[in-house]
Order: sequence, then C-alpha cells, then structure tokens
Amino acid sequence: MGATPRRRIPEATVARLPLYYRALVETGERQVPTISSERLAELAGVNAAKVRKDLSYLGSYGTRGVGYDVEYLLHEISRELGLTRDWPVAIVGIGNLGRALANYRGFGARGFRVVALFDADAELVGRRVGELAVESIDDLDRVVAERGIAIGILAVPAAFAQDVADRLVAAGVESILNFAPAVCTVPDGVSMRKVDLAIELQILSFYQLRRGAGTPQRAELP
Amino acid sequence: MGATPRRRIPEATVARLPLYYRALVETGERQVPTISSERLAELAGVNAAKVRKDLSYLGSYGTRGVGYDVEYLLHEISRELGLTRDWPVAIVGIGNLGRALANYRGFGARGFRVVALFDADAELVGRRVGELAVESIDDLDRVVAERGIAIGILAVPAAFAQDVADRLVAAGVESILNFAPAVCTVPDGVSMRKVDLAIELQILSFYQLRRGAGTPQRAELP
DNA sequence: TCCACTTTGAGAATGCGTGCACAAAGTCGA
DNA sequence: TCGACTTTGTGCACGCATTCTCAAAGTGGA
Repeated sequence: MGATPRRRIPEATVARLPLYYRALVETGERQVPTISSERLAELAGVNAAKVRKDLSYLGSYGTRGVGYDVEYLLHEISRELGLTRDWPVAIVGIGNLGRALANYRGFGARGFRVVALFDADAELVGRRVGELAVESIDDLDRVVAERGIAIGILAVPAAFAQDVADRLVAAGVESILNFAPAVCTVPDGVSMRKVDLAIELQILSFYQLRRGAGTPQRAELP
Repeated sequence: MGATPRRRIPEATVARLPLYYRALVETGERQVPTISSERLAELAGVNAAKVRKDLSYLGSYGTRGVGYDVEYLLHEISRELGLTRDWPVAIVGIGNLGRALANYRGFGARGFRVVALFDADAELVGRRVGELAVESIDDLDRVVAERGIAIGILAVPAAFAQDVADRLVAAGVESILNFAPAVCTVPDGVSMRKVDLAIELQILSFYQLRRGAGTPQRAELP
C-alpha cells in the first residue's frame, strides 16, 4: 500500500513533479475536471511528451482520448511527494536570510511548517520572529526529537555550515536545504539540496558576457 | 583576445565554475601556489576527472606533474565568468525576501552590486533598505538605462512574476534570477534562472518519504 | 643526464534524459 | 453499433554528461 515500491523515478522527473503539482492546483481551483498532457505541459513550462513520460512513472493515471483527471492526479502526486502529511521544519541561522525564510508564506501552504528557529548568538536567543522564539542551537538535539523535525534549513555563514549540518544529522534530521555558500557533505541516507545565490548570479553573468557583454559604454568586447 | 570564442562550454561545466572559483579563492588566501585536480575536486565537492575535463574546456592551463597555478587559474575563471567586471543588479519586489536579498552580503563580494530596489507598493516607495531607497516600478525603464543594469532579481508574488519579467526585458535587462513560485518565460537572448524554495522542500520530502517515511517509528536507520 | 614519480589532457565506454513518432485505447456523435 | 477523432503510453534514437583509463608531459632527485 505504501507510496514506496513501484518503479524507480528518475531524479529529473522528481524535480518536475512539484511543477505539475502547482499547475494542477491552479487548474483544480478553476473547476476544470480533466487536463491533457499538452495543456499541463504548457502550464508547467515543459513539453508534452515529457509530461506523459513523467506521469507514466507514477502509474497509468490517464485516459486515452480524454486526458488526466485533475483531482485524482493531484492526489497521486501529493502522495508521491509526501504532501499529504505534515513536515515540521527547523531553520538554523536567523540572520537576514533566516529571518526572511521564517516569515516566508510560501512554505506553510503545503504541509511544511516551520516549528523551530535556532541561532548560536546568545543575543538573538529568546527574540521572537513571527510566531516563534529563537532557540539556542545547544537545544537542537532535544527540540528536533521533541517536535519530530525531519527537515532542516541551513542559513548560517559558510564557515559554520559543515559543523551545523553535522549537528543536524546527529540530531536525526535526514533532509537539509543548504543556503550557505560552502561545500558541505552529508552521509548516505541524508539528502541535501543547495541553493547558492552568488553561484546563480555568476552563471547568469557567464551567459550575459557570452551574449555580447552587457553595458553599452564598454565597447571593446567583440 | 576576448573571452568569447574558444570551445563551447557545456552547461553543466558552467554551473561548476563558480565552485572552483570559490575553492581557488580560499586556496589563494592561504598562499598555496599550485593545486592538483585531486585537491581542487575535494574542495569543490566533485570528482577529479570532472575537474580536469571542465578546466580543459577553458584551455590547457595545467602543468603535468605539478597541477594548476592557483592565481592564474583564478584569473582565467574570473574572466570566463565575467567576475572581473562590475554588474549592477536590481531587485524587484521588496517584501520579506527582497529585503533579505537587499541586505545580503554574499553578492557584493564579486562584482555584483545591488544598485536599485523596486516595488509597486506606493507605501514602500521612498523607504530606505540598507543604503538604498525603494523606487517605484514605474521608473524601471529609466533607472535600468541610467545605471546600466543588466541583471534583475525577481522577488515578487507569483501572480505578478510574468508581468514584471516582461517589463524587465523591455527595459533591457538580459539576465533574470527568479524567486517567484511561478512558471515564467523570457524571449531568446535573455537568460532566466529559477530558485523556488517550496519546490526544493517538496523534492526533499519525496526522498525522505522513500527512505522510510521519517517520523513515527524509526525502525531501520543504520 | 637519466629515471622514477606525479599529474594532466583526452579518447572511449557507459548511463541518463529528452523528444519523436506511432500503435493502442478510449470517447463521442450519428 | 460503427467509425472518426483524440490522447495516452512507450519503444527508439540521439545527444549530453560522467567516469574510467592511460599515454604524454613535465618535475625533481641522484
């Protein structure tokens, strides 16, 4: 019965499921009962063959000649992504970014609830941010266990990233979203995804430069 | 000799150059004169063969038996990534996230300078955030031109993302970093990179679920 | 000068992801 | 009931990325 067995789902597909999910939520809100792969592809910004192949990994949920039942597909994708359950999340590092993430509405929506904020700075501990009080990182172990936290968001300075990641893992966290601009490794059985703003800008810069260089005055580039 | 011609550099390689760059900066600060692909791989969290292949796309900058000259390689990668020049950046949407990004130190470091903040909300226009005052989005065109802004950071609500992206493109911006949780397209000749926090969490949730579901009875962890 | 050692650079094999193209499956109107 | 039409599900081919492997290039000590 679990969501577990089935075929192995390719990583690239997993990364697109949330796009389909979002498109389907929007479609469902408009009371549209079914959707074709073509239309779903358009909403998700990918191509139709890809949508069909991706969805076929979850099982044959479509009806030829008709399309996919919006509600049903939504349910299946939710289940696959684990959005039918509640995921308590902790944010570690309550600087600029951590604070913004703590106040960010986007998460709360689908089962992700920020239930703890940690910082190492004694000055910050006890302060309120939104509805939560900042707690000391020394209480990480206890709080993670008590509140069943499975996902940690890392928003500390680069120099502390690996250390804090280790502590999160030791406390039992198995999923980490890392905003720190540092290479940081976790043992097998723990997932880590990285978001690095400076890297994104550097990649943009690379292509901007290649395209013919940007600012007008500086004509010397080809 | 511009940075432009040479071989075509694969996308995957471009995405890793910033990692090498960071590793090299750190290495250079420690006065280490040369570095092997093995060591660089370790610092960047990838494998050595990949490092060598990636670097070979830039040209043959290594010395067999020795490794790569740190300073020289750093210079070459900087040039390739466009980090030797100044990139004026605008942030559009000064909500929680936009404000955090405006205060974020990480950018400033390598040539990316936030030089304008825009919002549609008249209440916000004129307020200071860090060293800048928020400007009206109606002045986008003028300000982008005046300050030579080539990169825009989109931190507006999903519903406005496409519209604001269009306006940025119309104003002459050719690179967009999009934080809005929405599908958003740009014409050819403009790059857009997406960062979607909710999607990252959903991907983590997927794998966490597959690993054995997380919270209640923690049966079989190593 | 020569030899043992290190390390790069690239050829080749493999695997993953994408997208085309089409048969199979199902709908709907007459 | 039948036939035209729609749309899915998947086999297949292609291209990109990764990784292994090893000859070539260069160093440094004797």
